[in-house]
Amino acid sequence: MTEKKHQSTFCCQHSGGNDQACVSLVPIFNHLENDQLNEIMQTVKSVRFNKGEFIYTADDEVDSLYIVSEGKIKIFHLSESGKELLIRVLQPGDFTGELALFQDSIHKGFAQTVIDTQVCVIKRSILQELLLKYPSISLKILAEFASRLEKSEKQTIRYATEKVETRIALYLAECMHITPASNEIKLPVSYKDLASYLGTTPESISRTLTRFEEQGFIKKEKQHVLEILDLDGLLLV
Amino acid sequence: MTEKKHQSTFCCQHSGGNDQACVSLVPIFNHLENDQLNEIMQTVKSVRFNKGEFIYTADDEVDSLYIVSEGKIKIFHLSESGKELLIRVLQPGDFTGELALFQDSIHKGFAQTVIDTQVCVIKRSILQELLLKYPSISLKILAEFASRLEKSEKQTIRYATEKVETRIALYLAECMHITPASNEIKLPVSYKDLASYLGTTPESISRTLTRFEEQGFIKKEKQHVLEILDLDGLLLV
DNA sequence: TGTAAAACTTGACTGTAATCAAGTTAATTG
DNA sequence: CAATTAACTTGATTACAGTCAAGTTTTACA
Repeated sequence: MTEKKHQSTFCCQHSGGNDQACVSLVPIFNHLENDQLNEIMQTVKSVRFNKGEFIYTADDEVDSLYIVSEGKIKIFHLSESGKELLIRVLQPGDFTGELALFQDSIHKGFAQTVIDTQVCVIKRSILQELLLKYPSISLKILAEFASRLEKSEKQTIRYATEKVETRIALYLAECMHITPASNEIKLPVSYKDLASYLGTTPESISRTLTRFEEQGFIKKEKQHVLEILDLDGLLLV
Repeated sequence: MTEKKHQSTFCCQHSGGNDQACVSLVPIFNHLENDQLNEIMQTVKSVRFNKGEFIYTADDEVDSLYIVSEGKIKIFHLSESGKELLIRVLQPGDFTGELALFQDSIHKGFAQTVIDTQVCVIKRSILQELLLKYPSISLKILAEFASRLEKSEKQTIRYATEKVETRIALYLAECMHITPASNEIKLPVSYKDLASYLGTTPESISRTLTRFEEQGFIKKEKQHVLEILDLDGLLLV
């Protein structure tokens, strides 16, 4: 059972877990004893979604926590002016729905599968029982929230202060950091979605990556796959 | 004792509380019984900071939760390229330090007083005892984190998708929403800091507000005070 | 209250990146 | 595997907003 550093890394691909294992993949549960895990697994329903299906949409009632056991889900919001913004991409072990469980009980964003996806579903009422029964879960979720908040604020700061070229460079550097073994980066989504995540346009992504390649910082291997040749150079743009 | 909707509203001025009352002002505590509140107040230290002093700076060890009982504190971060970004302004009843308490135990940002400020300090170890003794506090903090996360993501979306003029209009609208009784908005900080919060420059703030005034959306009363004349018009820019 | 400093305003200029458009490549699917 | 669609590339143009500079107003404080 591998410990994950963060939820929604957005960079590299994880190997999928099986239906039963999804609970044990999640940081908020994987500190529990085996028999406690088994007890939780009993209460979990496994559901399959086809590519492009919505798990939930904005304004839906929140009544469940969704854990990805296989596949990929993108979470996006609509801005005040109707533009789409990708918030994160969930991979196996990541989860969603937790925010609204403690807050408004209405979803603010959209969750849509990128490929065929298997999710584990925990009902709100069952989760609340679990929080009472195992208080350590609350602390885990607090840590998870703190981590998410930190990431979100970091992202906010980047949007507000860095230019597009720098944001793209920082994004690539972050991907490298997550898979340090290899210099190869596999983008989890299309340029269109990546542009939406980085607050720019597909054209700008294309131009910038081409420029990075001309400058010898990266090499485009094939669609969605890049090789980082000069990380330090990249971070000095 | 008034209930506050959010931490760090960043828009309107609150009336200050006294030393003893600060604990009861905070959403994470104000659901507790009076004798429980009194117990917590015993453990709290009250500290005074002069204008411009730092409560903490980035890379400081985290060992306390700070609750503002009087005054104003700005929380800002530095971006990768060294630019300053204002994250929020704390007013009486708001608190800071909670994030790192559950996470890295190192501060990522800076907390600096804007005017002379009185804060209540709760030591990390005491807060942790409180969390064990009163589990409902954890749930309150979870809700608080959820709210903060939602706000942060909303702000992120704005930076990423809206132009400066729209961001300023949305900011003003939000201030209106917090003080619906009056059409008057009192900006909590200088244009320089507001620009840092909205990811723009003081010049752009000045120009935009002048344009809004020419268009009849607002009226500049005096420095830091605006009157909103046409909220709907403002939101259609 | 007078002086210095800070905050704000306005103008001119510049650069980044968005938009629009058309063409190319890659992926999907019947 | 061919056909259709989606994704990406490249170019030309535009505009938003940042920067620099100089002047004005307001605030702070000695």
